[in-house]
Amino acid sequence: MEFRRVADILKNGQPQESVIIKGWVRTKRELKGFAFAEVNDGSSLAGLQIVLDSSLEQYESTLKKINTGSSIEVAGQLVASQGKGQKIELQVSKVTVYGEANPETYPLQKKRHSFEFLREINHLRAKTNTIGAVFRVRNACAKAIHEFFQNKGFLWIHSPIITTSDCEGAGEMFTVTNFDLDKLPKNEEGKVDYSQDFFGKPAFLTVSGQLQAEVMAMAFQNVYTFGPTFRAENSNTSRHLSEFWMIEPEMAFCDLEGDQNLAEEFLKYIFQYVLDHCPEDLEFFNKWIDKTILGNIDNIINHEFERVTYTKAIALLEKASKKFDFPVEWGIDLQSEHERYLAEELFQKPVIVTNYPKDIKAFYMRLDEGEKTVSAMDVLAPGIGEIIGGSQREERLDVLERRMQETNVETDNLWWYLDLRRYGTVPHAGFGLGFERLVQFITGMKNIRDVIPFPRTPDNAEF
RNA sequence: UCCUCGGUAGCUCAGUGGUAGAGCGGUCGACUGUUAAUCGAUUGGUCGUAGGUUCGAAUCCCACCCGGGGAGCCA
Repeated sequence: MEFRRVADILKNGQPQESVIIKGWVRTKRELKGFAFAEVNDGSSLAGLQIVLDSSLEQYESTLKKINTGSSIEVAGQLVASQGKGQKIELQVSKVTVYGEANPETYPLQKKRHSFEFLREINHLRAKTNTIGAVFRVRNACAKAIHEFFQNKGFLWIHSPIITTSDCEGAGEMFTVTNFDLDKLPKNEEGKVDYSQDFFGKPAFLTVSGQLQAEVMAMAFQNVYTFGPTFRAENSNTSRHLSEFWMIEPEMAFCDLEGDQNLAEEFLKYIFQYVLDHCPEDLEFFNKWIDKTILGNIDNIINHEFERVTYTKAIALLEKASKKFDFPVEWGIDLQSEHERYLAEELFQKPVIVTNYPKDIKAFYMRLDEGEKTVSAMDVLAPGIGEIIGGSQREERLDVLERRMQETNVETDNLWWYLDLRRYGTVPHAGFGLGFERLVQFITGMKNIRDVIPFPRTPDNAEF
């Protein structure tokens, strides 16, 4: 008797093999004299059908305990199924019930639940088909990301979670302190005296690892971050979390074109990997969640991304016969209706828009000749809109200092960032993408809270 | 934060001034190959919370709490 995972049995199992499986009962069908149950162990979307015969020891009492949600270990022989739904099934010779699940109180039923309800029983929802598939795909994405970068010789950088740079990028930050909040020490001006705080100055949870990634890129050339980031924005939407994971590659000796090449290659690799490794899960999403995801994934893998400058994109939008809610004019930030028109209607494939007006982009992006635009890029994908944002960074000390002044970024805490331009500066570029939005795109899940195991949003940090 | 829709049985919802409903689930029974089994019976309720109007409120009014969708911000 060999312990096997269900996914392995469904793929490789042969009749006559004796196996042991351990898992949770999804459904039970009792007939006169025997019964069927489906056991899922998380290794795959499909469970293994087990057949219990009344000749089993303590058949009646055991069967009563095998309800939806109960945990069992079963031993038996694999046999070709007489039924139509599956090729192989397990003829049970021995059952051990580890834990029962009272059917009168167990919240999960043998039917569909709303995702809103499942969020209220977050600790149980991974036992459902959809959420289970989401986390298998999420894991595959994570593995693909590491594989892609590691194969290319990128170093994985563990950027800090606590930071004292309060201007890393956009967004409100969470404060980190060990002050007794009922007894805050005050200075002469009556303000909180942070010199007495744990780090001797205000500290925060990071909103981005990019600046630290730039530090490491100046020594290792090619690096990437992949870790949690935090935003204290009070934004309640299906696309925002207070805690989410971000991927940020950074490459030295690289310009905007190299950045675009990496972004395109990166996305194609991830999507192909998930397609190869989670075909059942993706079929499931395509059937039950969003019927366009396989088409969208295929579109990304099999088309060269279109590349246009912001200025050209604006001209194309102005020429468009389509009416937009937001008027198009050089200098505006592209609205999602504009992005979708470019990707879904005009080009019908992923589009990289580059060289945006400097006024709508961050201080660290490299100023282009003519000083009207910066070397920024956004990757727009059909079906989702912006999926990646990146730029070539400003590597010229004088220009960076000028840009920081113009955009009112404090230089005091970023002296080290400026030092990178003082000592051995090189052209470099990188991009960032939100991990949960990537998983959302691949699975077609509508709400971002359903693609992270334990979602944190304003007013909610349960579980 | 703003706008908007909603909260009724374990779940999904109907009921919009006059005796609280359906489907699913659960329970019991039937069935020798089921597939979210099927068939029959049965069991489920402080109608989000607290006030108010009324002879009478799930239904109308007010406040608050919670959830969804959208906007802004962004990833």
